[in-house]
Amino acid sequence: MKLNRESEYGIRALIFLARQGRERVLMASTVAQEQDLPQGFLAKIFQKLTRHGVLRSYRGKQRGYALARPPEEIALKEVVEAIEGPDLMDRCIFWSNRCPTSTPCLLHEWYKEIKPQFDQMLSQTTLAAVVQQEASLSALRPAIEPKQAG
Amino acid sequence: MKLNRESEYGIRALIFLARQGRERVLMASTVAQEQDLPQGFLAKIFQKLTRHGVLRSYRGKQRGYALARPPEEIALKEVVEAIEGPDLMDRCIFWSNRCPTSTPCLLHEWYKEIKPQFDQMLSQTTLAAVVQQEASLSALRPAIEPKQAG
DNA sequence: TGATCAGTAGATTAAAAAGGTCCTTTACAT
DNA sequence: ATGTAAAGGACCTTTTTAATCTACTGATCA
Repeated sequence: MKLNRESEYGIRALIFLARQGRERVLMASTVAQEQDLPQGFLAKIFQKLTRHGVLRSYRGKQRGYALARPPEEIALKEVVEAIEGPDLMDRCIFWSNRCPTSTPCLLHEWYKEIKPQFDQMLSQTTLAAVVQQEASLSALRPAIEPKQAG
Repeated sequence: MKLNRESEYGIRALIFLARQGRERVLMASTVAQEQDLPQGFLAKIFQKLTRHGVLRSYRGKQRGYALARPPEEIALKEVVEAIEGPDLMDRCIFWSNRCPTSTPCLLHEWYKEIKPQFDQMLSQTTLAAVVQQEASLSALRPAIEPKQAG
């Protein structure tokens, strides 16, 4: 279940986009600059998100990306599955990708009990909720520390 | 929360030792051979487990390792914390080791809700339970496939 | 119509963890 | 004392993850 940095960057970028208002179209390079993310890398992430219908891309004059739907309708699960791959939930929490159902890992039986909790959390939490949570958090945090990694 | 291969090997080896009966003293190299694990690497793991009181080491003629206590009294949590470090439970499930409480990750708030489930599972599951589970599993599995990784 | 600029996509490289070995020292029963 | 494996640290190798590069596509506008 462990997520990689792409998911972190992706969520950060989506939060940023959500804050701009749903309609606002921004170039990947702009978001990268504002959020201090590697721009080529972010471009890749945006491509995945676009392919999976989380973002919408635009070409031509008013080019860039915008949220495909309002953040209240985008579940976190969608986002992370778009980035990490559709088999994310099949990965065991204990030994990420070495746990096929045919030859399950030693703790698979116990993972099965916890898994639904995860699924539910990721399905029910929307991007809007993360935005809100993030806002209340940065309100408390001292202003000295600049942009912070997860 | 993701565990590394040391934990896998460690648990496999402990299962093996538990099956031999609690008192039986076996050398690391023997266990490595029997369970098809890299022996130098396993030696390292055994050292950690010994330091944390899961195994007991013996020197002299009857040398090697044995379980320090009966498997019914060894919680999985003890084992994995011995191997992965005492901060295991502090690691976020989402972004393993980059989530200090001072600057929590974007999903930390949601992890906090799930965390107790984990703790409970690892605390309550004993080595004996894993042995039993593993036994019932291998009884079902076709005999063709030999020693299987997690 | 062709110059431009960012999105699309895959290949490639670089950096960082993880996995595993080796070698030297220590402890202990004989 | 001696021999043996445990103990522990330094080191090397492999794998995974992160990030860059290069070439291509499509929409605008001079």
